[in-house]
Amino acid sequence: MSLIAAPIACSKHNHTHCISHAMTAARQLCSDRGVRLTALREQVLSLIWQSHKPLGAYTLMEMLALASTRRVAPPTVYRALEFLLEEGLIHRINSLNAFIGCPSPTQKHQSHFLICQNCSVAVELDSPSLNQKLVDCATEAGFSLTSHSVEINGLCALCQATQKNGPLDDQP
Amino acid sequence: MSLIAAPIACSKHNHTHCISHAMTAARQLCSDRGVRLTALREQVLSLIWQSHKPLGAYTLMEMLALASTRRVAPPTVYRALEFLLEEGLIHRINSLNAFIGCPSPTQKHQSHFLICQNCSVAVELDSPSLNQKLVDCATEAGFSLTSHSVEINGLCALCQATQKNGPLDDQP
DNA sequence: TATCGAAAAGTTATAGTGTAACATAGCAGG
DNA sequence: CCTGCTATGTTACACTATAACTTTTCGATA
Repeated sequence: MSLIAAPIACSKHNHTHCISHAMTAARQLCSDRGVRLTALREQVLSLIWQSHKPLGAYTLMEMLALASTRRVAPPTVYRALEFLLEEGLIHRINSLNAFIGCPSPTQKHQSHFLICQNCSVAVELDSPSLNQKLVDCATEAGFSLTSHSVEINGLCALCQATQKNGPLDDQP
Repeated sequence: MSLIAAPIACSKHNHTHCISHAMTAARQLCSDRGVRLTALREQVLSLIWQSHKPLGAYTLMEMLALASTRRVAPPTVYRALEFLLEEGLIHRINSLNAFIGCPSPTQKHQSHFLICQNCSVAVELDSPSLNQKLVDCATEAGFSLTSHSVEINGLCALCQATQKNGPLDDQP
């Protein structure tokens, strides 16, 4: 058993709290900024927050279709995603073509993630020293920096503990 | 004018050297490993090395089609790319769905890039301290690490110097 | 409150990226 | 030369994303 404190996303936790916190924060943030968190956008955001696993646009589309009776076309979900991305409420995981909720949308930051290859959980990093390192690397090469993404693949603490055939779907 | 030494890729340079060096290294490496750098694979690699800008699979497909008379289907280029990726001769830039030659394929490493938003040049980073930082971040979160990618977007030194309407195609 | 304009969502079609599955060709070792 | 494996050709299709246009919704204002 590891003594390292695993991120919440990788632990058994009351995920209802994650969702409600995210939705409350989102409503507040949009209100403050004077942008509209419409029913659709809110629905997409809450669907993304159903787990700590990145979801693809087409998966979200299916979930939307199931929730409502009418069919849902790609632009519908992509526009909602575009809005949520712009407001920093979600991030895009490039290596997965997938989207995940941002736990701290009020502070502007880049997309830095740890991704578990077994259970798919993605944990957002918030490391000032990593950020600084990236800035330094850019500066050393004479680059001005506008954005960056870090995607680290591995096994989360839980999946390491249960090794091979671990809980692929046991955690949110 | 910047006093920082810009990477070769961002400077005027004799790109023939880059290509020949890369191709020689690739042949040597494949020979050493007992894997086959077939004509097609070599052609794809050399096409990728025509510039320091990442190329998409379909762009490569068109280039292949132009070079030979027969038509070229997606699996042809994707299989060559898969081989080159496995051997570490190229890297994939996830945020661009594109591929770029690796300047140091003999040493195993991850995909870390600076990407110029103006001229598209991608410069590979080789920073032990950045690597260490990423390992540390993973460890702190209880993750075991198997791979990682870093993609930094910004402006290369040359494009900063020439600002807005800089040389979009002036450099290899 | 009726209307009007802008923003959002619906709709249709299509572009761009990537892979599955099977057939053929080419090369290495017996 | 055969035989088996690796590589490539071929067809079809799955997945991801966007363009372009229409309709709806919402809120500000007359």
